[in-house]
Amino acid sequence: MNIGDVAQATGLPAKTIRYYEEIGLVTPHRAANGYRDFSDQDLHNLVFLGRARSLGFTIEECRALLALYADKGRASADVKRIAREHLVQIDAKIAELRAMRATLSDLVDACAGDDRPDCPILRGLAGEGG
Amino acid sequence: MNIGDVAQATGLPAKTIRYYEEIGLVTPHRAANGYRDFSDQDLHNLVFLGRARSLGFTIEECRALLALYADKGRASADVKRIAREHLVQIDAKIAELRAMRATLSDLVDACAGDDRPDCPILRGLAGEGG
DNA sequence: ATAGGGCTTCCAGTCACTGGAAGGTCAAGG
DNA sequence: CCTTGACCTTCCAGTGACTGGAAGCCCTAT
Repeated sequence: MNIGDVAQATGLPAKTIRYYEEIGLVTPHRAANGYRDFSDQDLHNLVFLGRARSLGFTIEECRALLALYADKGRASADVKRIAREHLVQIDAKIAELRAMRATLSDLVDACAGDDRPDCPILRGLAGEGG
Repeated sequence: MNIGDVAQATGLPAKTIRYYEEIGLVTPHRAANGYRDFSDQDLHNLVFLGRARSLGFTIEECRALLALYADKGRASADVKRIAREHLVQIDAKIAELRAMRATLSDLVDACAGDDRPDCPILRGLAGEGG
């Protein structure tokens, strides 16, 4: 398969697939004309990568997961540990965003939003000084 | 004030303050020895920037907010619009993370996490293929 | 022969910093 | 006066994960 077909099949941009090759996540063979030639295995790996990335795993986590995916003698505990650590990161991010949201929402609610200059949002950002 | 004092007072790293000068968010004067010399106004702006950044506003949003902060004839509606747009972004991000969290959490719950290779997490990432 | 689409590589840019090297400045201590 | 150490300066490079674009080769159809 050429890169365009793989991009179509996986939903990943061709640019991204080339990037994944560059950093060693996939290693497609080359045809005589220099074109990348992706095997079914490469395709599976790219689908896997796409899903892992869409769940927010970092590239390095993806690399580790892919190695476990390829290792038929793996312990599922190793996979679960990575996933659980990532869950903790997600929860932290959600908590951070909710805190931002709460503060900002209060400020927005307090602001008249008219043509006058008085603005609780700006006062809040300045630290109640003006 | 020297940059170290300002860093102390604002909680921003000196590197970040220099970066903010480079991109034109603050314009401290220079002392005879070449050191940056921050006014109270600069300090206020940096506090403002620190808070706006901590609420997740982008640098360009911060630039716009800072301009409104400086403009005593502003309309609070302009501030409110920026803040509301940012709230929408935050909500989108939270929704995205919650979706990730839900999917990943299900996979983690389904995984035994023992020394055997069978792993619902990997199966899920591969698309139920193995 | 030419037009088009797809493929290749390489370089640069994104965002908001962050780290580090090389060197100037200043106050205190000997 | 000299040194030490903390501070300051600039400049360059790297982060993560791509993304855009230029220049040029390959293949098929007309």
